Amino acid sequence: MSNLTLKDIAKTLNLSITTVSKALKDYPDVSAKTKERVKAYAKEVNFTPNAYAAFLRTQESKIIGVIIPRLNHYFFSNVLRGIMNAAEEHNYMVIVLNSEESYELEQKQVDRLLRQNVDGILMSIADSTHELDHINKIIAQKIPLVFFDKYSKLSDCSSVIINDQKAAFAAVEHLIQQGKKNIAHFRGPLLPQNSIDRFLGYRKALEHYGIEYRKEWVFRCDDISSDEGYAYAKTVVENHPEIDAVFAVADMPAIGAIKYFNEQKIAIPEQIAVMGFSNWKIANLITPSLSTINQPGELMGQKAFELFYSELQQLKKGDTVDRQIIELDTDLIVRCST
Amino acid sequence: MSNLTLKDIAKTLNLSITTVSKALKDYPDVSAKTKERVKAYAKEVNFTPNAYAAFLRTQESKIIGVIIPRLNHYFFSNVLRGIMNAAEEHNYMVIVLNSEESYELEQKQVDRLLRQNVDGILMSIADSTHELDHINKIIAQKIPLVFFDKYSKLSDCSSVIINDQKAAFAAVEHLIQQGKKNIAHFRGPLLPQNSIDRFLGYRKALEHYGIEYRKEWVFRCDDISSDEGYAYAKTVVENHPEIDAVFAVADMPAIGAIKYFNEQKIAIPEQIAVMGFSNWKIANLITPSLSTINQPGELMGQKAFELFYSELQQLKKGDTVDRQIIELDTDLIVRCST
DNA sequence: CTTTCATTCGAAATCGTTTTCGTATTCTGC
DNA sequence: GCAGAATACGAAAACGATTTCGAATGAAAG
Repeated sequence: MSNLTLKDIAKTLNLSITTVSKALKDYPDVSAKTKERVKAYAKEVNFTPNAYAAFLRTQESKIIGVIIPRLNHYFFSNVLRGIMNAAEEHNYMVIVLNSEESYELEQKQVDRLLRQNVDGILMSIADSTHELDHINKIIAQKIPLVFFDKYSKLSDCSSVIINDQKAAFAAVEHLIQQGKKNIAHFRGPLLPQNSIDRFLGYRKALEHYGIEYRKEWVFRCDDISSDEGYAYAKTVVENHPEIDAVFAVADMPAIGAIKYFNEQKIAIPEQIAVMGFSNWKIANLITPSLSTINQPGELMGQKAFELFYSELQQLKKGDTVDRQIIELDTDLIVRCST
Repeated sequence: MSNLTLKDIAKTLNLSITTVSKALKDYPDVSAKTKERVKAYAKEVNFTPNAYAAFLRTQESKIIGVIIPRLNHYFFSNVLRGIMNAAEEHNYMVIVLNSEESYELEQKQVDRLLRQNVDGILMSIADSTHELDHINKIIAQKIPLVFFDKYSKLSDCSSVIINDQKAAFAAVEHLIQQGKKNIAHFRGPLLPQNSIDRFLGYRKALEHYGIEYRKEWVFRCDDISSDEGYAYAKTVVENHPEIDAVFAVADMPAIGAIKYFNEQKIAIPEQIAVMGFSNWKIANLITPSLSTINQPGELMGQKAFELFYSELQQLKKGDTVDRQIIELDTDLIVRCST
């Protein structure tokens, strides 16, 4: 019934283990007749080779590891979905690990994956990651590594990213074109490149349209949470009434802000416009619906897997791997909040 | 540097492979001095035993499989988080697979996990699953199986669930206590037990409070999506103006309904109250915030892992496994939509 | 009828760990 | 000084698949 081995098959068919193994893998030195017989029987008893025994010889685990900073974020769970579907097509399993945006945990998870002998690692760097020893360990072991969304400028790995600066520029440009001039920015934490780039895109857009940058209108959301957005919206209303638009680093803070403005019966977008980033499902469900930048999560996951897979093929052939950076397109989604 | 083996350590320390292995696992027949020496060196060179070779002997993969119907749903990603954190504490890895609510895919994923020799399987049954051959295959192989959230009444496995009927009763009761008498139900698909139980809870509450059940006020959301909620809200307004409350099978349809009511400037909860189920993050972010039933996702995941783990220990001891059903408490969360 | 070569198969080593069962050494008590 | 028991270590056989290399058979060629 379950878990039978090459030996069992060999015995019932009066063949050697070797021949059975070769027949199943279409080696040329097995007669067509024998192959037929073996394959038919293997199918009948539903034989599946033991993955662990196979690994010991081939050193291929057919497993990849994925490290995600926040599992219950819509965007990342979409990326994961893309990865998993692509992996399935190539008969790969996916071990998922959580870094919770913590550098220490991220290091630990990398170690666990290396110990598990995964064939590759796909990851999005935690916000708090400030050193790259663990990354270099992966590279040193010659294991394909692909970043998605949050990458590191300091190590040249394959990555699937968006152009955060350009997207942020488009978002702020849109606000300006709506006639807004006093635009605040709810920025993200200091470290991750995305957060920096979105901030830079904000500044560039202001500069490009000759609007003065005022650093007291930039508020930092370290957790990228709705609570922070809510709190800063209050600050904006109470201390900076001249502000007529908010560009948030992500949808969550934007939604928190909208919640506060709604409560205060402040008209969106007439009195104050709100712009998010990421296009979570929720963005289209709140009232008013949130204008935002669409970030293609599933596609990002799929591309990330494909980059891994191509690196692996190159490694197997002994070629030098060429690391690619894929930049996916984003879209400006205009809804009712702007 | 990387991937060194017991043999390597044995050689440099002038010991046998056996002794090194035993020293690392604290066997009693190794002297304290030798243990010290081996452990110190192993630590120095950062030795980690090869998981695959170990499996071949012990038949323990230290991996569990998790099958989730919808990965990018807030509730399930929370469960997954709970599972992963618990797994980590026991040094287990988690392979995650997606059934996309499809019976066929679910069967396939079970096969893949069995082939991978996982030590256990945690799953939430897909909405469309109508037969249990694949479930029985798992049981036949004596692999611990734990259901969470969506389980099957037909096979007696360990499960972590909530009392959907009771929770739904409480939700509808709350609506009635708010003075609502004409309560519609946006129910879920026909098959999964949750959907049935929530519907039954709705009926029981009506009955208990002497309110007539009207089957034309029950609308079926097969995808449990906001779009369905939006569409049915329209139907309610246009064809059943007497309805003064909606109890939805989940937060998403409820939120879709709220979106429509907001657009039509229908006062919530005065004209029509809306009640969700699950307490997604988003429930507290929309305006008006959604009253709902809190479903403890992370705790559910944690408990599910613990059930698996205790089953495994029983199996290893050769005991007969006693399958438990853990029923977690839910809370009625009253917000502004009721 | 021998030689050569292609075809088909199997024995055995290997991957790295675990664990059983010995063996060699030291230590105890008499 | 010696039987008997601890104590400390190793040889070797697993686990199940892969793969190298060699052997056997039969067919083609001379």
